[in-house]
Amino acid sequence: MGARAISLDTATPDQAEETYTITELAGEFGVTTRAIRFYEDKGLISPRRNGLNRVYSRRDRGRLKLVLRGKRLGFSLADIREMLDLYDVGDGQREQLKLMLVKVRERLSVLHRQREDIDDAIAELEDGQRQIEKYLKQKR
Amino acid sequence: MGARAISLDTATPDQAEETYTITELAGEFGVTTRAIRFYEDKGLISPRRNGLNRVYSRRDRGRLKLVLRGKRLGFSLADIREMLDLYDVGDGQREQLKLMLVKVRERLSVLHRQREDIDDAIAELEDGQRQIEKYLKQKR
DNA sequence: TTGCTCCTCACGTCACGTGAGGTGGC
DNA sequence: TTGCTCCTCACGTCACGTGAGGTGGC
Repeated sequence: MGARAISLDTATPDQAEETYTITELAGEFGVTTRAIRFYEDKGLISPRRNGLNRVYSRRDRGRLKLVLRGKRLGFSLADIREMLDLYDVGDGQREQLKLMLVKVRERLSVLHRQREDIDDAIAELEDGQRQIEKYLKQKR
Repeated sequence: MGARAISLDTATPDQAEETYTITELAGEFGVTTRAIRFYEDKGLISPRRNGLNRVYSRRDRGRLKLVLRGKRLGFSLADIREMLDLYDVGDGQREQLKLMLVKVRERLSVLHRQREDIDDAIAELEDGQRQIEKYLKQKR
């Protein structure tokens, strides 16, 4: 459920912000806690601490979501970090968006190439499959 | 050109077998010598030695070719090693071929899945690309 | 005391890349 | 002596997996 904030370091008596534990996030997004800690190690997420324990805010959760989306699209964690950083600034954004456009296009060209390689591999493997089947049927 | 065989350890005075240096093979197949040594470390190729230097036979060259083909198809070096080993026996081949068929089918299903993932990623990235372009055009 | 959740090292995996430092034979 | 080819460690990379060993609070 809700985590308890240390009143000493939050001067504002606002509504308690919604927080998550590492296990909750791991469960929600289907990744291991080890992976989430690894992203932190790489500077992608920086949750607050309650003693040793990590406390994730909505913003941290959003960043994690973006990290996983970036990974699905095949970006390296270094790329993702760069893009998250420029996502944050919101200033001088035009240049940053142009850089992002470059990255997106690079990724697209890699993906198109990979698609061709996979199609070639599939064709070769299906051919091999047919040959093995034929050989197994014929022999003995 | 041709390497010199040590006459002491080849009892047969046959035609000198054709051999290759590691650099020749690396050049021919477009891989690094480090990679070829790595495959040896993993037990995929076992060239003879002339002192410290590696001497590759036609058979070694053939195995390297199969290794690289396996890699192109996306098999792990462990898989490739297994398949090379059964390629060698030639006996009890029927069962071995069945195992190979299983591996090929597994690989095919992985590849089909990867194809879908890549198609999804391409669609998502192209969409993102359009949005960034639109935003860049419109703003200022 | 037991059980659960969370933590910090730190080594292992996979397929090499990349020096560092050295040898043999033209 | 210089240059070239080949060699052996051995650490680095990338994205984590997998123990080992320990803590806090119900």
